Amino acid sequence: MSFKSLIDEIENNLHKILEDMSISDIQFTVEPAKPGFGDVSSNISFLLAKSLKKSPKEIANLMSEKYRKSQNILVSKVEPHPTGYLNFFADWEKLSQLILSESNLNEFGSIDLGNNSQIIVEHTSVNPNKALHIGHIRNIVLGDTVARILKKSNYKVNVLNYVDDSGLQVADIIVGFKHLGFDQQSPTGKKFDHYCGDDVYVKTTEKYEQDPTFEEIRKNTLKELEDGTSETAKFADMITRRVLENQLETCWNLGVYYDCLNFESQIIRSGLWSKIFEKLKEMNLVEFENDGKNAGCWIIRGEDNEEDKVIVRSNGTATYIAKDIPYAAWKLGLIDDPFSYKKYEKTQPGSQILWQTTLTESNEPKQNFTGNKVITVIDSRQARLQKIITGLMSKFKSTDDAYVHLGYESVTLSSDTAQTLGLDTDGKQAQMSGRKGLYVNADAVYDLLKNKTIEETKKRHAEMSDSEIEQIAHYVSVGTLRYEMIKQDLDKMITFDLTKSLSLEGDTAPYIQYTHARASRIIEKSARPPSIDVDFSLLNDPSELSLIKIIGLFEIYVLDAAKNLSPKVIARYCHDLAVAFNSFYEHVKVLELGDEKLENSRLCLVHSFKITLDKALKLLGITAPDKM
RNA sequence: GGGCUGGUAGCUCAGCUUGGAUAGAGUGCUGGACUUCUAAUCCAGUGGUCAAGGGAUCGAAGCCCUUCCGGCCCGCCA
Repeated sequence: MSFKSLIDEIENNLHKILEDMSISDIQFTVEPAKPGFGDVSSNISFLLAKSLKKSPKEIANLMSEKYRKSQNILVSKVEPHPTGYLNFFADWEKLSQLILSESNLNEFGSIDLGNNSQIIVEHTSVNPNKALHIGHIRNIVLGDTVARILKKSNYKVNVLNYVDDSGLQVADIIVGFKHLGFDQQSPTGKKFDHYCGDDVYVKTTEKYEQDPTFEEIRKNTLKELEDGTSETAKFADMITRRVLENQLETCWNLGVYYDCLNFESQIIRSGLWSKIFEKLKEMNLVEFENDGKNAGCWIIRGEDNEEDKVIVRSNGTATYIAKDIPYAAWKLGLIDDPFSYKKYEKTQPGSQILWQTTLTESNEPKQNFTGNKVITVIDSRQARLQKIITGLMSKFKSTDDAYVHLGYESVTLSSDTAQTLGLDTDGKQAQMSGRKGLYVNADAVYDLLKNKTIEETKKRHAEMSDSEIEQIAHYVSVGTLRYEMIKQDLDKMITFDLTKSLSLEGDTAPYIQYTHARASRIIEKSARPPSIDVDFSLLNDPSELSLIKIIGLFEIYVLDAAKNLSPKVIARYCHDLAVAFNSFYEHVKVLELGDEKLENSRLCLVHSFKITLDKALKLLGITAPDKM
């Protein structure tokens, strides 16, 4: 409970006071205070001003009088502020002991929001016809981070990756292989996914413009893909699985793991659509148009002045969105599961088993990858389609928030970066385009970052072995990439600039990781294990107290992040922790003080900081090295 | 035309859900701190009509309305 214990104590006491005054229904806040205003503040006086017909200042005086008679354990002082706020000061000796002891528990920062219920997080979901670019990374890191935060919040999380293996984009590279003579092996030194995206896909798309007869080939290829039994479909399956494997390598390298891979081709062949379509008709969620521009089609009525959406064409075939409806229903466990499950051919790093769906018999036991709640991470360009799905699911499930579209703005390229890729944008940022070859590959960014961090680490540690340096550089590069993708709010565009992305100073992962290395070094040098059995009253420097305070706020931020599906909250928390530690580091020494008691107390704090930062960074999928 | 979304310091962004105290970071620029537990650091200074206007409120960056400017989406494509 840590800092929350203090807040709870104050809240309870204030409620009792209101009860004695026969006042109810006041939704006052009790929050960590801004610096300079005590430790906790409440706005209660402002809210009482009207009903008591007194100024906030007078009420603050009154309330603090009453509060002083309450039973106080962690509060040492109450102070009415002339503005009307009620400011509380903690008994830091007690609170420090509470926070620092609790921070030693493995479950420190864990909260119970999910009540151990099953939840699905779907992310990544990229066409397996190209390598992952920096825009995909935002999706992947966002989804992975949300999954980690939800686990910490007592949800049973299953992470899905929907492999879009039967669309037009896949057809395009198949056309390249089958009709343009592209070799099935990538050139030496080039990953197969890069080859498919950079060469096969881009060149094939160019060909359509030069030679319109290829459009026909494209259409036929798409048709053959959806059939499933065709030679083309089998060939495509082989190719897309090779690409998928390469894409997964990129994800795994970033510390992103999954529970199950779902294949679009199998959803199509499973026949789930026709079942859902019947249900939609029964529930009157779709309508048949007899006339108008959509005559002969089944449509979903548009809301908010939006156009109706065709879901079954007049020729009887289903449109794109129709594939998403059964899949969404499947994720929510609303339809009988037609799939068997088998383990993915390659094992993920770590212990997590990776399953995949199959329509053929399997010796493996049936799995359950459904949830009462489903979070689908897709960029906000798909907001409209997702809104339709969300609407349908809320009717199926009769709850509003069972299906959540977690949208985010896309990643664009800075004009400088676009220029290095050969596009003059006249100083404006540019949307990435796989088709035009205008993108920055995720692997390439990682490599650049890694080379740079290897260089930086070598500068500082001439004595280190190559493998040790490589390990550190890996953690720092992954951390940097992940942090940049997560620190910004979801509704803000990220303009990616190749040069700026290599910055390792300021509000970046290395800044935060560096504080961890500093803390580790102190503990290592002290040559004795940190103990919790110390004199907490010795920790009274402002820099010590503010560090303890921030450590104690961990769970409050986890709750905020989980409730609002807002991973940047944790990124900011990590940054706050790091800032507080750096300030502590500059202000007070820990070692060789000639005062063993004080050293032990500070060592205890350093250790608490280190393990708390470690836990918080873990939620972001970032590892902090002991040296860097 | 309709829907969604953003506009806060030169630049990149927090704060807005739940109105209240001196609107915060990073970066940039200026100056300072390494014989010290790692300077990927710290300290100080600089920098703001919170897009504009109106409304409700004792009180608005925040809530409501209008306008302006940017981005995205709006196919019987996927």
